[in-house]
Amino acid sequence: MTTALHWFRRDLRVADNLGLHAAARDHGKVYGFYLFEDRALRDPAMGAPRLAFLLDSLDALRRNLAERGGQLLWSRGEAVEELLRAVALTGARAVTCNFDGEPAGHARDLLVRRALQAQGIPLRAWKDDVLHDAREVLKADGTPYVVFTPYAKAWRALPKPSPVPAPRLQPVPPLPQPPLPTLAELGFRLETEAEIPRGGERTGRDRLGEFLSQPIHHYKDQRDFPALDGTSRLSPHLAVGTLSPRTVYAQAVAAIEKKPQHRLQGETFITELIWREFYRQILWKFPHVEHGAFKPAYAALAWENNPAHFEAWCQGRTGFPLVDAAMRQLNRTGWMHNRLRMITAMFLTKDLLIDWQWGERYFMQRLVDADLASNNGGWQWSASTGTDAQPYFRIFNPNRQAERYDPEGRFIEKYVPEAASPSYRPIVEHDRQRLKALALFKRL
DNA sequence: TTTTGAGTTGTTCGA
DNA sequence: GTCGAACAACTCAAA
Repeated sequence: MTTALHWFRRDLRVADNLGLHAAARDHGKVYGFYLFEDRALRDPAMGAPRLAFLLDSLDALRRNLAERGGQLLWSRGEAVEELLRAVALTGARAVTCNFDGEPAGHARDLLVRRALQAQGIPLRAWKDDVLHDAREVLKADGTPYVVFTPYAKAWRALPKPSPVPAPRLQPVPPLPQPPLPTLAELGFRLETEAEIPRGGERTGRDRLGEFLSQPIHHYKDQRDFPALDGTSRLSPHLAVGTLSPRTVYAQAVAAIEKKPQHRLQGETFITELIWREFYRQILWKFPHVEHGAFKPAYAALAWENNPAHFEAWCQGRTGFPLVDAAMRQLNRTGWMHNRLRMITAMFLTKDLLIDWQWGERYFMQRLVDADLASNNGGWQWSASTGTDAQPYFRIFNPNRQAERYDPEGRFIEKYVPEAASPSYRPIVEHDRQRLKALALFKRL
């Protein structure tokens, strides 16, 4: 029996964790390790809400590992240095992790792998955060899909990996370890009125059970109404890995099988899981999307970028009730309903004529479920800047969207009680802005 | 190589 | 009030 170090990144769970499972199987004794990377903490897109959710989830992981005889170690710094230190400290013979397909994460892993190898320590990575990665879902000519529907068809046709159980760990000698850092120690602070959801593997599993017990069977019909609890709300858990996509998929399929008369409702939820993997493979194969339009020609769009308008959008003071309600939901809870993400993104780009990347960064700073690939994909879709994007002339009318998806104004009332007062006025005129946006795109 | 069908989530206009 | 067409071509995927 030997000792391994499992490097947790965005897989903060014990159950159905392929890298951790393999570490326990091949080595027996496993220390967990989490690194607060200086690079990530300095990133202007980093935000307090997601860090708060992460810290809560890490603490749950720490307790979970301790109960099983393992231990979670942590440090802060730069990856190569800290991994070498952790390996020396624990006497680990191997480091395991789960594959990270974000450009910065991948570059970091290459450096760490090389440094560890020089010490004779292998870094082994598993495909864990998707059911199918970019190597598996390819067109007949071997190139990746850039259109969703055929991608989804190919994805569905593949045999699915099954969840693995939580591993049995051999006890490890405990090492001295300070308590996890607080948000303030990491240099972040939540707004006073913030209501951040609880993290942790258990919370994720409970929410999954709740969603699959009923809402999934009405998903297609109810998911577009922000006043209802019609969406899964699993995104924060999938983002930090307190839930595994294999587990979510397997249990969702089981729930659908139990009520075949509602199959279409549940399949619509599966489609959302496929979107998540679609955008991951887009980011992996086309990493330039992180810093600009999928199609380079769209970089030339002449956005107005009015800072006062951007500020009004951020604060939920545009005078468009559903847009403002949505932004206030984001600011207060760290989460925004899916349809509202489209509406607010479309409004920023097509009504305020502000660069989608401004909005993308704001969402990253504010969302508990902040995820580079999904957020970037969603924004490019709304801004019509890439393949498979929304056609540019298909512009949401925020008030028509409100009539349709918040017909009784219940959601608006919750966040924008002043919407009925005479002083509440739109900062722009939708019809006019719409024509300007059309002209902007037509000029390309 | 060529051809054909299709592409998450809408809105507006005019009959 | 309802309904179909226009919005604008373009590129992707697959046969």
